[in-house]
Amino acid sequence: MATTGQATGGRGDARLSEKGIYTAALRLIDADGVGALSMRKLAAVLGVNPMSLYHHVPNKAALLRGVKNLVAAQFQPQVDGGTWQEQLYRFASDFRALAHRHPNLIVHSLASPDFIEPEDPFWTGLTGVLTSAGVPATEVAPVGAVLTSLFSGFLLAEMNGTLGRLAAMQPAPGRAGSGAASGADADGNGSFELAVQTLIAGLEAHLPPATAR
Amino acid sequence: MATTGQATGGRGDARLSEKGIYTAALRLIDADGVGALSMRKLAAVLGVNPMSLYHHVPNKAALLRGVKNLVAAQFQPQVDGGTWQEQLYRFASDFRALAHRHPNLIVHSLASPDFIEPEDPFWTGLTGVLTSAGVPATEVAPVGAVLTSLFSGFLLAEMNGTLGRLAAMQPAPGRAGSGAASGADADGNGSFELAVQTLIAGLEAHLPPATAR
DNA sequence: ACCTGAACACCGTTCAAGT
DNA sequence: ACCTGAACACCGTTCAAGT
Repeated sequence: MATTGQATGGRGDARLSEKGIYTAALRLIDADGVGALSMRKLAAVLGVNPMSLYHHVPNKAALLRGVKNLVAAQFQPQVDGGTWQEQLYRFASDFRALAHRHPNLIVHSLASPDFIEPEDPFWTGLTGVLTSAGVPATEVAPVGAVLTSLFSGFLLAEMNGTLGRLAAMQPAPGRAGSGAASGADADGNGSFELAVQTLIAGLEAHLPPATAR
Repeated sequence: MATTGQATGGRGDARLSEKGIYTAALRLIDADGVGALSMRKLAAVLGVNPMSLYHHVPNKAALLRGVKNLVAAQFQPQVDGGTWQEQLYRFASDFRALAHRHPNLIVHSLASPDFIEPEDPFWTGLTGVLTSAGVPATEVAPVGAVLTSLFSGFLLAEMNGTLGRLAAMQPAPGRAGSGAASGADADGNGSFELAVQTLIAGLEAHLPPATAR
């Protein structure tokens, strides 16, 4: 017991692999946030000299990108049956479930410029839904970009606590924040419903009138 | 010429004030981003020993909060005439204009948990618009929270370049990204319109049917 | 009261040396 | 090929000392 992190055997035998580094880093991020991840701490957890990491990962930015890709690969959205509205709802639900699994990583990734890449199942899935909704081919990317940015903001605010804090604010300066009064939206599910219904309503309004199907 | 930053006189005479520190920090952030701001660099720009800053600001987190409040105070939304839809549109436009003035700071602030505070003109302005739209008093805060999170995501993605990058993606893997093809939305104004219309449509759908006025 | 130098406990990363 | 120790150029922050 009290082993040096995930080291399979003793200490000093360094079995370093790119994927092993990423998963160890992800565990640190899940536990303490991206801010608490350092090359030196990661090396300590792996029972290895800090410099050894640089033989498998060029630098810290690449490390974070690798971790991000590790969890991005887990995202396999199920968008099949139903109307495009139902598909979009399921798509958003799946993404939100992934975010809840690794909130610290998601908070960091959503705020950084290169979170979504063209090959990500996220982007291919979303463009598929938009196409089936009747969005013209030339508009799929710009419309998808706007919907992505809006929904990312929702997830970011939910993960870092901003959403809950704002939702609990009292409009009048009368009695100061008494917390969750009227059986409010403690788990954020109501906020999620409203956010997704907003995106759907916006897309419906943007589509040519006859395409409701 | 070639003075030590903004030092009014020579060097060594340290005229430090809380506001002077914040404005100097804001200039550094505007120039190089929050990541490039350090207590030591800030002190160098002010022509002062790094430790002197700690007599006016408790730590770096408080420094960033002070800078944020400095620009948050600049936000004076003009929400008067017109329908609530027009008010919401103007409100979003004003906020976006502020974000364009200090993109580096906004990117950092939108991603951090304590950007918006109850007394901020941002929150009071938004809740005012929602009330005039007919949102019941108990729903103003939760609805405002969702709209804020969605719109923050749009601004964040616009500021850090994600929006433009996604919008330029080609849906089919045919010919790789040829850049702005069909006179696209280079300045993001079209994306902004779509984002705000989406928020308005979502709010309209959420309101009780007769409240369109 | 305010400023400062030295110091502590960290960072990411390079490089020459080991095996 | 992979690992390592020493070193460089940074951080934020504490503390005792100066004026």
